[in-house]
Amino acid sequence: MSRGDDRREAILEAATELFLKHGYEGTSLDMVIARAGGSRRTVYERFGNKEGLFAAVVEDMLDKLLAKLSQLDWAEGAPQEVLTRIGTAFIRALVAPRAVALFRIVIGEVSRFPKLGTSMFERGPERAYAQVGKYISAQVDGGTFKPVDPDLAARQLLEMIKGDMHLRALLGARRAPSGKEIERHVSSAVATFLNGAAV
Amino acid sequence: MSRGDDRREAILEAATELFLKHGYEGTSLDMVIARAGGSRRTVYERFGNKEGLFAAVVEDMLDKLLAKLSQLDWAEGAPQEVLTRIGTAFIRALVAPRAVALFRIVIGEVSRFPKLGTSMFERGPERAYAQVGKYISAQVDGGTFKPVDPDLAARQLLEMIKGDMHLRALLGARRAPSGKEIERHVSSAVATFLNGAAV
DNA sequence: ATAATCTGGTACTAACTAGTACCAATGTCA
DNA sequence: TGACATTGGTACTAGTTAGTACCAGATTAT
Repeated sequence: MSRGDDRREAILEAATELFLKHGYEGTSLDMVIARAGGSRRTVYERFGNKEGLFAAVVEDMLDKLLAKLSQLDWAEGAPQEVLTRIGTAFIRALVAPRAVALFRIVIGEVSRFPKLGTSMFERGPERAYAQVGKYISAQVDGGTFKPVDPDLAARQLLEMIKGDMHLRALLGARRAPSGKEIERHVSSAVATFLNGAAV
Repeated sequence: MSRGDDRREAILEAATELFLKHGYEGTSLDMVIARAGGSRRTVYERFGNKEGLFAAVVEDMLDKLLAKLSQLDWAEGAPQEVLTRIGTAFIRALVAPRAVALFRIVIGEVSRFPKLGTSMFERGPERAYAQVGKYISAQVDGGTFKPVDPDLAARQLLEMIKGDMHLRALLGARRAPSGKEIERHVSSAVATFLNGAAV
């Protein structure tokens, strides 16, 4: 039970780094094997073929990237604080170098792997929308916010927070933003939002 | 002067369709030649090599996509009307199938062609931000808007308008939105924005 | 220790690729 | 019409790729 899992893990890790760096077509199984050690046979036994290996890599990375987002504190502080905290984590997760690299590859390979694209959206941004929507809904019920459409409001807020940072990062049109830049940016978006939504 | 240009045009058109459909690596010069007619020699004489052909295709598509955006009416109507009109054109241009396909390829090939990514951002979204910023700045000067930071406000507005539609489209996580959906979406974003920015 | 299973390494197949070379045919221009 | 440049088609080179086959050696369990 240990030998196989070790090999699987090593292959997955090597493939992850290589796919992130060179893309799907740019990564050959020879490269994966050279990095992970082992032989072609093991790869094909564990993952079926190259597509299977790629799908496994994406799934694995998604899990790891999203793990951080699921343990956020939604209770502590006023809405302004909570939304800033959540928003900061959201944008940080989106522009993290590994996340950007993953987005690039998945977007570039959407026509070959349509499911990976929808899966990525639903497990990432879509979930964030839903959670923020729930929070806003509670604020509306509690009378802290005007009676806005929670889902729409959540999307508008998060998109303002995301700003052009994500697209910029995807297109490589900028160096990674600093922590302070992110903070200022998020605060400003939350302020604009609360200006319209808070009672 | 005519024979050569004809061949160039035919090759460019064939290459455009094929790159959009199969991506950079997925398109071979044999496919381009089979579609355009002619011979390898002509391709190499006109475009140097495969990279040159790809760069030419992207430049050409960018020009054509952006041509529509540059002829908008910024004078007619109240801010609410103007911003809705501009915003609608903006989002329509972003989610148009050919634009989405182009974004996908460029994003997927950013590491191979870094310049194409930045060029795409600067000639597309960045220009829209600047133009809307100028408009907002004029409104601030005229007293129609509160004294907001025009550039920041423009970005927030356009990002709200863009919403999740672009990322969704890039990830193939949705069918193309209908005209009415877009209209409703843009109006709502403009309303939220004016709620915070208008005097 | 011995039998059964799994793995590493390598060799191989069949197919595809970008780019070069070359000649006959076609079109252009004087 | 005749000189000249351009183009089509094809063949070729050198390299790469995913996937298969196979055997000796390592690992595990009995």
